[in-house]
Amino acid sequence: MYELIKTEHAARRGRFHTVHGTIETPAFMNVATAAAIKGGLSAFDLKDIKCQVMLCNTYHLHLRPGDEVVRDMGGLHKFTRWDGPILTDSGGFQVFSLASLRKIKEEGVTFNSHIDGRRIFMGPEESMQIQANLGSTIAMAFDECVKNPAEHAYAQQSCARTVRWLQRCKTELGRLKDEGLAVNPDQLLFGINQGSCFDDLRVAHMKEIADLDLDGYSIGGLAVGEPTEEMYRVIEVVEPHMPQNKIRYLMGVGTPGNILESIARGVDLFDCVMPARNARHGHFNTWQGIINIRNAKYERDESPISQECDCPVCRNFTRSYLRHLFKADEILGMRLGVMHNLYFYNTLLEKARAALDEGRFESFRMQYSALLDSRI
RNA sequence: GGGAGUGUUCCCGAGCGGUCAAAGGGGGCAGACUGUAAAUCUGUUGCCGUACGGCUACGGUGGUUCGAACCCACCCGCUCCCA
Repeated sequence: MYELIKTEHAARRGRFHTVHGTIETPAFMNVATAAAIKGGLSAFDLKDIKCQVMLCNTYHLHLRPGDEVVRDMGGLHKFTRWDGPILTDSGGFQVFSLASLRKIKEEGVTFNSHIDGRRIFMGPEESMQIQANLGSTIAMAFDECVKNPAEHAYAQQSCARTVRWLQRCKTELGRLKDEGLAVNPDQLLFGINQGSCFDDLRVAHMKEIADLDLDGYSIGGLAVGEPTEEMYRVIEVVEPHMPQNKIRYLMGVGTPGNILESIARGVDLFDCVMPARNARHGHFNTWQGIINIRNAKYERDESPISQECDCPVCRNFTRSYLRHLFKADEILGMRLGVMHNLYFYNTLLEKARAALDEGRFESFRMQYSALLDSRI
């Protein structure tokens, strides 16, 4: 259940209550695609980096180890030892990103496994069955993330199908819960807005799915190559049609600046692979902008990654040491980098919440939006 | 003592008369990454100049040739084999 506490213009400060705990929003979800944060963080580490929600992926876990294995092991919470909220993505994005050899039909999508190449079929029912087996706190609807740029006619027909798929997701998850087949009997379902960059499709689609009275609503299909300004415009167009009393999730976004700008436009929830991936590649967030720890200038730098950061990494290690770990290909470098970047993101959202609480989010946004995305 | 090899740009290593500032790795330097097929991918790496180009380079010194990293002679250094 979403509780709206306070607003500042379009920006919202809220709480999302779930059986696995309350999420203070706006919030950032830490991506653990295959039930592990890449770079070597476990559920125990997540406590140290202020993580509120973990995100796992239906498609990946279906392939490996298999959702039935996870179910038999007691669900994702027991499996990973993370007891907080978990959101599972539906596999819709993989249909989009694993572009080769896919076939989209009314029933669902057939595509090839990226692991062994075998044909996989996934439709709304399959996605719900898998997510019910995983036992996540929140299941995402099975959608099609249309590639960018898209033809209006194609996006329109895709939207119509995504609505039908959403209805089927709702029906199927209801059935699974009613029949006691869901590991988490309180599993929630979020719908996903699509419509590419076409305002009319975005609005019409949002209105249609809002009627289904789901537990939350996402904006999908953004940050897939369109200009950032275009992304912001689409959010502004859709936002007025999103239910006020439901949580809003912008899927796959983004940079610190993207997040602050999207909060200002009414978004509550985010997830992105960037902080972890950038960290694995030696790009670290600081309160002055982004640094590439591999750069020669850090060879003898005694300062922490970010001066104002109090994460376990910044409290203990120098840039010089981190640079060495990266140059020497020590996995510790990645682990520490990922810890820092995720702590940074979780702290960024924490600061944003504090700013909202105190009615100074606008100045907070102005101070950091461009700065944090800049490169040093 | 006799014989057979070998010496290339930061390193390893290709090259066997012109199209060679020299393949390919590694290393170095820098860049990309937005619901993760991603510990991945890209660029660059003799000096000077924006560029045309110029200069210095393939152990050393001479030589053959219009032209040499490549051919010849000697010298130096390594490696291996036989005594």
